[in-house]
Amino acid sequence: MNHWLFKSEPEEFSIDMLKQVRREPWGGVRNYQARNYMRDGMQPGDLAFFYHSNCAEPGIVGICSIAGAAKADMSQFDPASDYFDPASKPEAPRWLCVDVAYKRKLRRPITLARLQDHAAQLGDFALTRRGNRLSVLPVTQAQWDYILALE
DNA sequence: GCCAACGTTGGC
DNA sequence: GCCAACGTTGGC
Repeated sequence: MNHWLFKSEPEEFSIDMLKQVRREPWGGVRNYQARNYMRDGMQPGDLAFFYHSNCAEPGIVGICSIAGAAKADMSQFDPASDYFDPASKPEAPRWLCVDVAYKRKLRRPITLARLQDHAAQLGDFALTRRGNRLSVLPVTQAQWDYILALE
């Protein structure tokens, strides 16, 4: 089983919204590396941190699971969507997404500042790499265990 | 294939 | 709002 981290701006889609709908296709990813993690790396049952970005206190706020194999992200075919991609054809979708399912909220968020305080113990962590902008990224088993122990 | 220009991300 | 860092685009 692999571990992941999904970033989301809470004003767009928060952990509370996922809690309400229980399950949601993780659409709108328009970065090839992030897409490849979803397409090639994820398996149903994998666990992922839910991270709030671009907000007053960025950090990990909950846990979700991968609920299905990657499939076409339908927003790429919708001209009215912000994520519309006119170059992508239904017979060869360029963008994929997995379904994520709500597991739980953390008792309290693990802030980015706190994660940075533990940079030495976390080692090479995709989230805190300089200049990182990936919205879907891998977490090692060791990082996962260490971070959860910070809760 | 190079690389400048541009748009986006996301912390601060 | 600022701006560093990055990915993508497109001219050449």
